[in-house]
Formats: sequence, C-alpha cells, structure tokens
Amino acid sequence: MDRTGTGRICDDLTARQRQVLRLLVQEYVASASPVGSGTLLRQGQMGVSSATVRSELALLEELGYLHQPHTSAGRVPTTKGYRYYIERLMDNVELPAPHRMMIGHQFHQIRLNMDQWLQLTAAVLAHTTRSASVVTAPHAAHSRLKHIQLIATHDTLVLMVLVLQDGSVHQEMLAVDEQVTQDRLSVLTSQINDLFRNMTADEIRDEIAHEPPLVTGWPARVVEWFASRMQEVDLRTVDEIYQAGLANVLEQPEFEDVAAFRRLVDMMEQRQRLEVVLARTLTANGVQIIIGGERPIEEVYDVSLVLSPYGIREKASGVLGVVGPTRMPYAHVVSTVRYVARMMDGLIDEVYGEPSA
Amino acid sequence: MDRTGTGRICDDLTARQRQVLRLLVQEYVASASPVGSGTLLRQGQMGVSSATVRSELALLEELGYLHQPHTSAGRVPTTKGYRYYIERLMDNVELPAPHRMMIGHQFHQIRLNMDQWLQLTAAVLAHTTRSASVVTAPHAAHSRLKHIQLIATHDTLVLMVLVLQDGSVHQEMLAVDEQVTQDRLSVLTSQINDLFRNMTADEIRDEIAHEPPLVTGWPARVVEWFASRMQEVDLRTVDEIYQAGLANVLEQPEFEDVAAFRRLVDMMEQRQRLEVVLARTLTANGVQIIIGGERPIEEVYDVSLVLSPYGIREKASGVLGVVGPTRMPYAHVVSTVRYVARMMDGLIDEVYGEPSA
DNA sequence: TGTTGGCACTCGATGCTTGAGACTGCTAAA
DNA sequence: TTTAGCAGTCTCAAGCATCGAGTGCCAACA
Repeated sequence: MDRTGTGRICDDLTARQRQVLRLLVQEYVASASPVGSGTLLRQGQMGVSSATVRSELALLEELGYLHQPHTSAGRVPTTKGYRYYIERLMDNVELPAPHRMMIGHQFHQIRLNMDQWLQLTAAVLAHTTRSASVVTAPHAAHSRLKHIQLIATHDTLVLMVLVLQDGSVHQEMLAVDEQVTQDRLSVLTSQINDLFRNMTADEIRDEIAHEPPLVTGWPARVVEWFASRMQEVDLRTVDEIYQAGLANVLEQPEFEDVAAFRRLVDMMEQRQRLEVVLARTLTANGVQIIIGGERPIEEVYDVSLVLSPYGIREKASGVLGVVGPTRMPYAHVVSTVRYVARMMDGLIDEVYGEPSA
Repeated sequence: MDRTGTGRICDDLTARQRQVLRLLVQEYVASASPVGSGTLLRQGQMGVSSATVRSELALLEELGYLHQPHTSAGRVPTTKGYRYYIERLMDNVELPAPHRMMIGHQFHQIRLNMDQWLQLTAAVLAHTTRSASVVTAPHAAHSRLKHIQLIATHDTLVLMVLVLQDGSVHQEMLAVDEQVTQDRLSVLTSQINDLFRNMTADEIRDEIAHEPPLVTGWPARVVEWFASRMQEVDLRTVDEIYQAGLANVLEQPEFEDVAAFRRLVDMMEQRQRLEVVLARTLTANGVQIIIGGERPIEEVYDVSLVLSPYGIREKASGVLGVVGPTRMPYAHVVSTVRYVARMMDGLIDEVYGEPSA
C-alpha cells in the first residue's frame, strides 16, 4: 500500500504523523492532561524540532484526530484519534507473563459454581485493569430443555425450575386456582419431561399447537405457562449481568467531575442500554472496542468499553469486558480482556463442550 | 419524667432545645448547608430572639449534638444530633397516600418471579427515596430440603439443583472421575429425595454420619457433596443482594466530593462488610437506622442506612432498605422503607405462609 | 434568672488583578 | 522542508480586598 515511497503508508497519514499520534495518545493516557509539542519531544526521540511537531499537530487536528481544549493548551485525542490509534498504531501484545500468572492463580482453586465463576471473573477483570467490569452469564440462542421440575410450595402455588441445555437454571412461581398435590405435580413433571426434553422453545410451541392436549384443567395451564416461560427465556439475548470495580474508575482524574461519573454509573445501571451494547458483542468475533462518542453510546463521550465474547457460539456464550474512561491503556486492557475471555472459553469448553463419549 | 416543670422533658434537653434541634436538622436536611440562628428564626416561629437561639445552639454544641464547621458558619448536626432527632424528635408518620398508591401501582401486574420482585423492590425503593437501595433475597435460617435434582450435563459432570423450603434454588456442578449416566443419576436423585426430604442440613449431616452408607463409589461422593453444599447454604445469612439507584445519590451535594462518594460505592461493593450490616438487621425488629460514623460503619461518616427486615422469621426473611447521605429526609425514608417492607411481608406470606389446608 | 438588642469580630466565599508558564501559530532564514 | 525565534493567547494559581452570614459577649431589661 506504500504507494508514494515517502513514508505514506496505507492511505492517509505519513509515518511521522502516525508516530506523533501514537506518542501523543500514549502520553495522554499516561498523564491525563493535554500534550504539547514540548512534552512530545521530551518523550520520544523523533529527531525533529518542536516546530515541526507543531505543524504536524496542527495538521492532525485539521484531519480530526486531535482536539485542542483551548488555544494555549496541548492536544487531546478525539474519538477518531483513539479509533485510529487502536486499529493501526497500538502494539497488540500478549498479556505479560506476570499478569497471566496472577489471573491464572486467582482462577484456580474455585469450585464449579457458575455464579461464583462469573463473580470472580468480574472481580479479576476489574482488578487487573483498575476499571469497572461487566460479565454476562453464558447462554445459548435456542437452548433445548434439559429438565423441568414442578414443586408444590403451597396449596395453590407451583414452583417451576427449568434447566436448559446451556446450563442455565430458571425459576418462577405460578398461582393456580385449585389445590395441587406434589403427587400430581410429579406426574406432570414426568409427562412434560418425557414429551419435551431436548426440544427448543419453538419446537415445544409447535408440539403443543399440533398435538392433542396432554392434560386438561389446571395442569393444562401449567403446561401453557411452561411453554411461555421457555419462549421468554429463549428470546433473552443477555441473561444475568455481573459487575464489579465501579469504585476503581473513581480514581481516574476525569471522573473528578461528578457529572462525568454519573454518565458512567447510568451506563452501568441502565440494563436495557447496556444489554444492547453487550448483545452486539455477543455475535462479534474477538475483542470489540466501543469508544465513548461512537455509535451505540454517542452521548457518553468519556466512557469506553472493551468487550469480548466468550464460550461456544450456539451452545453457551456470553460477553465479558471492561468499562472505563475513554483515556484508557487500551493495549493492556485489550490483552487482559482477551486473555480472560480465553480462560473462560476453556472453562465453558470443559463444562459444555462435546462429550468424549 | 417532667421533674422540673420548666419544660425539661425526659432527661436532658429542654423543650426549646429540642425544638431548636428539630428545626435545625430539618433545615439542614433541606438546604444542605450549615444553619445559623437567623435562618432558624425565619424558618419556624419560636417567639424568641436570635440571641436566645444562639445561646441554645452554643449549648447544644457543647452537649455534642451540633458541630460548627468554622467560627463564622452555622451549625450542622453531629451523629449524636441525628440520633436524637431520629429517636425523639422526628414525626413518625405513615407514608402519604399518593406515595403509597404509586408504590402499590408499581408492584401490581408483575408475575410471581422472585428475582423480578426483588429487582423491582430495589428499583422502587431507590426511586421513591431518591437514594441507593439494597434488598436481600428471602432466606430461612435452617431451611429444609424440598427437592434435589441431579442432571448429567457432560459425561463426567453433574449439575445439582437444590430447592429448599424457603423457596431458594441453588445450583452447582461437580466433576466426577468416572462416566455418569442420567439413568444412574435419576435413581440417585430419587434416593436422596426419599431419604433427606424435609431435613435440615444438620439433620442430613447426622443421618449420613450414623446410617450405613447409602451408596459407594462416585455416588457416595455426590451425596457427600450434596450434604456439604446444604451446610454451606445453611450457614449463609445473606443470600443474593440486589442494588439500585446508585446514580441517585450522585445528585446530592455532599457527593460533589469524589472521595465521599467513593466511600459509599465501597460500602455497596464490599459484599462482606455490607453483609455484616444487613445481617444485624435480619434479626432486628422494625426499621433500623444506621447513621454514618456509628458502630458498624464508623469510617463511613457521610453515609446512613435505613433498613428493615421483611418476611416471616425462621421461614423466609430478608432485609431491604436505603443507602444514602447522612443528611437524609429520615421521616420520609423510614416510612417508605417500612411501607415497602410491609408490602413484601404480604408477598412472602402469600408465597410461604401457612397453607390453609 | 432568663431574655434581648447591640456590637465587635471571625472566617469562608467571591471576585478581581496579576504574573508565570505552557503552548500556539507565524515568519523568515537555513 | 525544516527550524529558530518571537509575539500572542489563554489557563491557572496566588495574592488581595471585600462581603456577609454568623458568632460570642455584654450590659440592660422583664
């Protein structure tokens, strides 16, 4: 792609401009204050004078990669600048061994309790990146029924516990008008299990629609309830969301401003919006970086997300990642997220992978 | 107790001092800035001059109820002042009807899904009090086994789903060395259910210790695992914790200071410490108010908690409440928390109460 | 004895000015 | 094309005066 031979690589920036942009982003991420030509010279030896750097800076600003808070200040990367840095300039290194060891160590010696795993994953992510983290429970798109259990908790209340192929367990209660006995429920449990085991929600819907009714009276309504609950669980793209490390981001200077922090907290608390962002990553490949001000989160310009899917697509997959300031050490965060996602892949494979038999 | 006849009631403060303290707390809660004698006079008609109020203020400060940030500022209640206000001066009114209606309305039309109920409860508490909220899942101290189900998810992995009398559902996986079949697990499921149903964790421990072993080989280890998991669940005082409304407290002026807000976030994120506080309320009667700087949370002096147990003691009970700034409209918050706790009582009774049969 | 008006005083908040410092853009020379 | 030099811009922190809410004290009074 180097068509001109003058250091113009790819399509737009010269080698020196790229170097300036890279140094500037790195310096800004480290120092959290606007970077001027002087600082840049001091930082990396680039063999030119400050005046040259200044003109490059002016050009980069004109091209939309940088922004100047005010005339006599240094430059700050724009969203476009971060995006360019992340995609073209950042060293995409593997997480250093000590970090890998530390993470690996924390993941050892824990029992096979999915809830604890996910909580731990969120904690580890938050801790190693000094940011907030999100982790969703693994989940399959059209999971099949593994087991249903109906339990009488009261004379007219039925507790349903639903276990799906993807390992998720769901529960809900239903009030029926008549008295129910555990004996009758146990029979019904067997019937439903025998009839619908290994079926998806859609298949169950079809089965019910076409077959003559299995039962009548309140058991029929229980079956109906079971089917609609299956459907509901099936439609959900993101199940439970685990979070950790909100306190970490409070250390960042950009969140001295309470309003800025509020945007981040809102982001974490508004489940709906968060779900949209997470769902996008669920079907993506590899680590996704969403920079504040970009598409799905235009209004939260000082927050970025580094997310990765994990698990086995179509079998049990979720999303995990980091939520932090836009001014974030992306290289480190990306490699951490990637590494933790790979770890989770391993776990999921162990738990849900193809049986050897 | 009015021994002197000069307005000295109970034991310590005169009627006028109490009036001054009450007005001051109310005014401070409303305005968020130190209250002086002038403001106090303007607020409530107390028929005395500012000089008199000043001397009362000076006395109240000497007694430790008030604090003066600096010489030329007004007074601010101390922890002791808040405590006195809450216990002796606050109007303990019922939540006004419009609020009651709004809350009641939000609670209607939701299905019997405990998870959603608790999430909603947290949201409603946070919304009506404009603070953060915490709600724990209902839970019984020594709950009996209702149902256990063992499911083969893999050739050497067993998923156990545990349903207890208190309605809680617990799950965990176990890796066994040998191949397991669902058939064998189903048999084991029936055996365990038949043998241990309606027993507490302790009873199950005893039974296992004294009876000859039910099975040998890996099924024995599954039984052992089941028993230890029961024990573990039984020992837990607080199960899942639901939170909401952290963003609300960011509106409060005292949390302009990031450090202060950090203390609150830490409070909410450090599960261990939060559990200690919540567990204390679990065994208490009625609404508990923990003021920042007081016993279990000495170091978090700008945060207060208003908590209430709910549910049926020994059968299914939890804690719910509000976490907000010490400068909090206690009367309103207390009546909200009380009202919501009563609502939850109703639900719990419906779900776990004595069967009519 | 308790209450009150008066008064001097304190001290944070506010606003203004000023100088230092960081960084810029521009220009003319190399 | 690069660079040294320079004038200009703008923020920030410090210093300073002012304002005013609020205080404590005291003498006079009911």
